[in-house]
Amino acid sequence: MKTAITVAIVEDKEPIRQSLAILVDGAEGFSCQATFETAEAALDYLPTHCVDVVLMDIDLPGMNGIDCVRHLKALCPHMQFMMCTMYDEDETVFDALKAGANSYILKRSPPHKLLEAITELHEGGAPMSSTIARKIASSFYVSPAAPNELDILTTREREILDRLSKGHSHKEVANELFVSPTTVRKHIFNIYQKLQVHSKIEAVNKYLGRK
Amino acid sequence: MKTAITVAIVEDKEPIRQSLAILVDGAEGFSCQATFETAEAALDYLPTHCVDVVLMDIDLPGMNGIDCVRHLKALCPHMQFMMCTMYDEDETVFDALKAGANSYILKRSPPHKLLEAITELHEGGAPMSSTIARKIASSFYVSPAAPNELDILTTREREILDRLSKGHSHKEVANELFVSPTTVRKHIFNIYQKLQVHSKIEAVNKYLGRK
DNA sequence: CCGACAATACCGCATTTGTATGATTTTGAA
DNA sequence: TTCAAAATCATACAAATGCGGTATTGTCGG
Repeated sequence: MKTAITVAIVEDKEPIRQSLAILVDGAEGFSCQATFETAEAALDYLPTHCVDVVLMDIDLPGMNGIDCVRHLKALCPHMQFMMCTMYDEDETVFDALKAGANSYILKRSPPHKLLEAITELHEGGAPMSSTIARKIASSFYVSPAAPNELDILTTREREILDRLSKGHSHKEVANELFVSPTTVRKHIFNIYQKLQVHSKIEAVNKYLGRK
Repeated sequence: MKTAITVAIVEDKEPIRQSLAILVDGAEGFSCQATFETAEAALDYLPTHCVDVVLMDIDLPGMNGIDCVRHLKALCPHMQFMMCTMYDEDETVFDALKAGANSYILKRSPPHKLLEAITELHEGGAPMSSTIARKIASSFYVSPAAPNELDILTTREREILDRLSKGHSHKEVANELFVSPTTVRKHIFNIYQKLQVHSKIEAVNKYLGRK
């Protein structure tokens, strides 16, 4: 039998904390090592007492769960943090991820889902409740309602601009695209003509839509 | 019984396309409406023939799957796109999300996981393979160890970087700041050292907070 | 079939830029 | 006030870049 996944719980509400602890401890392959009512208590104990996964409520008295994760993640980068909360507001979700949360699960998730998520988290995944995952994925989407100055560029030209924008030199782009450096230079020259610019930075600025 | 989830598949490799179609069509509650070998074929058909979910390979001959999603998502915002591919490289993943992909699954996922994912996607989730999810979640994390790389720059250095970011050359910046071009170059060189970069574009990207 | 255009490639030149070394003056905080 | 950092300037060289011209090939629409 494999070693159980060790878990800590940070949750101020007594009944929820208790039932989470019982759920985790009662399940095969999981072991609840500690529970805390406050962020401060967790910050005090956890840095010196390693666990695999921390279930973190957000709405805590005193320091909130997000700031708690920020501090703990800095001290124990290997520890996995699962936000476990009622809210699914945008700001909260993204703030949590920025702070170092690895997972974000809504409390209304059924118990077996929670255990599944803990396992997935421990195995290197980043389990998210579906509405949360959708929010995150959507945050990357850039509407194609962009200015069409770039439409006059050919596919190849856009490809080259894209690489230039990542800071690659002529030569590097040439190697990446398996063409000669002179070809790349020619393309770049054509791009400058079309965009009416005279340097890489100006071209990249137009390409990325910065003004 | 509920209406089946309608699915389209875009995949150039015959055996994979076939087995995906059979898997989807054979399962209760799913219906494979169409399959395409190329992005172009999908772009031609799908805008006028609604489906719920599109399974999209990335590595296609001609137009790639990401650009295909970009076009289709603009035409059919309600359609859900699941990237279904071998690769889990950073750039590919994020480009796909920017293009409008709602889900990203590695081909090595077991069949039942794929069907689960389609259902979850259709119900408003954003199913991701675990390594992908981790990448995405991590991309938000801002390490407190390096709060802001730009903090180590002096006022003058920031001033110069700001003008560089507008596309000005060394000489232009020198004139604007009433100093000699060599001074500007010295500053720029110092900036490169501090930011650990070797070109204007890379420096500007860091300055403007791109990756 | 033809013409337009994209992509490829080369040559050459002037300028800009990246890197290095060294030095002087200003400024700000200890 | 004293010291360190910041800002200034110079010289030099190699590499990258911007700009001009020319040419071949392939594709696509008319």
